[in-house]
Amino acid sequence: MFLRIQPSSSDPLFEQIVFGVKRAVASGELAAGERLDSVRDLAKQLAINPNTVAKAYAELESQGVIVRRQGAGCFVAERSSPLSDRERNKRLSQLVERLVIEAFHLDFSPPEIRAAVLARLDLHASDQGTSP
Amino acid sequence: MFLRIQPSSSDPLFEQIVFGVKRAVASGELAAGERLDSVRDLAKQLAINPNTVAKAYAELESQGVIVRRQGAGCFVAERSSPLSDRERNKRLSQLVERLVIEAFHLDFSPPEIRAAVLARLDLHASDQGTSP
Amino acid sequence: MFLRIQPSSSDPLFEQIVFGVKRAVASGELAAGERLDSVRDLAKQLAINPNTVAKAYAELESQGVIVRRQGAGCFVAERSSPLSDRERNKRLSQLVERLVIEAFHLDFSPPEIRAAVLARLDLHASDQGTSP
Amino acid sequence: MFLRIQPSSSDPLFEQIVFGVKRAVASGELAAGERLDSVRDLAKQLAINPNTVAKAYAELESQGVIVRRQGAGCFVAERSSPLSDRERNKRLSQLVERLVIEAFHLDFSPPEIRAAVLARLDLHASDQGTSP
DNA sequence: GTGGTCTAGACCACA
DNA sequence: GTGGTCTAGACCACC
Repeated sequence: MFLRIQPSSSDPLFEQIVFGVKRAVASGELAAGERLDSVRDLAKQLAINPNTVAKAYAELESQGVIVRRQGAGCFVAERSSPLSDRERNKRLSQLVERLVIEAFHLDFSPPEIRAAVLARLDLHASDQGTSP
Repeated sequence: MFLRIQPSSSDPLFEQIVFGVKRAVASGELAAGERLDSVRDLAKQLAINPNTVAKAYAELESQGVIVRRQGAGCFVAERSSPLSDRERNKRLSQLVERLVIEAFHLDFSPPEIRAAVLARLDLHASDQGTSP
Repeated sequence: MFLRIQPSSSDPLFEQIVFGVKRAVASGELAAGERLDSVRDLAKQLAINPNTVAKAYAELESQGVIVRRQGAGCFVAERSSPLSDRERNKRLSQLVERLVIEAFHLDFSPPEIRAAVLARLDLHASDQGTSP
Repeated sequence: MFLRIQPSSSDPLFEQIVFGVKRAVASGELAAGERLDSVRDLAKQLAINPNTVAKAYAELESQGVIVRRQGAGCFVAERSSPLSDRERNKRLSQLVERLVIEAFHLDFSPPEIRAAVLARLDLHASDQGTSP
């Protein structure tokens, strides 16, 4: 399992693990049903405390990203979001809001923000509607 | 100055203030040069400790969003990020990456994500996806 | 970690700590990746309130000098200013301007100022002035 | 008297005035014996409180930059530093130390720092001794 | 153990 | 009046 932890980051270790796994799942690197490294193994690989890995896995389970099967280990869940559409849309709005506002304060224009998102999504920006 | 704080949120109070001010500045609700509520006033309005507001304002100043002047008050700064283009692009990428991955785990498809972003930016998608 | 604080100085305690750490890093006394004294330890050593040390460390992190990691401690960051060249040059100019003007009012001549700077940088002036 | 005050700066107004006058004196714009604008006039020009200008002038007088003559106004002093050589050298060292350390954290190399100082002093850098 | 947040209250400096 | 510093002490989150 490919997970890079940056000790130079001030993000908590367990959050880096959570996000790393979510990224791997989103990119297809980890497929649904696939088994994750055991808590013990991953802790050894990353040279960190097993409790930290366990906390990350617990968080991933509570988010519906992985499922734990007693004695068998942790597996990537089939579908992740157990939330209502209302809650999902609310969270998406918050994520977008956060992106837009922080990008504004980095002096990026709306078209630049749009371009960055489309590039990441492997879609193509049309130049129409580039008003602001 | 309109700011709503949720004491129940897991987000620290001072971060809620920081983000609230950044949102107000990004939306134009607070214009460059405009004066913010004083530390004491805002603390009174929100029914929290003045030190917490002061911490939020200090953070906003270190991010270049406002300037604080002893005896005068706090004012919205003129916009212009002091960061290098390399750093700005790096941070934008991280923001986009975060959005895309979290949205994926909320079971949103790339077109849905794109639509949500474009809607927030008041731009129009050439190939309209499901709107949030 | 060697840090001397002058409670009698008009400089705030937390700024003295900030500058002391920056000096230690610049001199190589503290190497990149090295761990700083904990907030509580340093506060005990200096006989000041832990909050004051915490404030200094927060300032150092916002300046990119150190990183703070919950539960782990504070570490000297890898060097690399995130600022644009324009901003870096602007700040350098201001620092030099300040030096030159203050030194002038201390009745030092330009050659004397030059000599003092070169001596500090361990370089040698081609046309040696009066050394400080 | 040419003094530009930046309300966008977080430096106290009175310090901006102090530094502005010292800069004007250092550059020769204000010659020794020359009369400064009255407290009242300068306050009107800058559209600030006379108390603030008075505080700046008091600071300049205590530093030996200007002298007040009762009823006649304030004049640029003949020579500024009433300090002992020991104190003068100590202060110069501190100024240089500050420059070098802050410049280091802006990722400037010693030769770059030297070049910036020499350029400001209208001296010429020889390329010998450019080791670090 | 580490750092992080928040409160409460005193006192100082600037305009 | 404004913001800035410092103290004291409680409680939480991370490792």
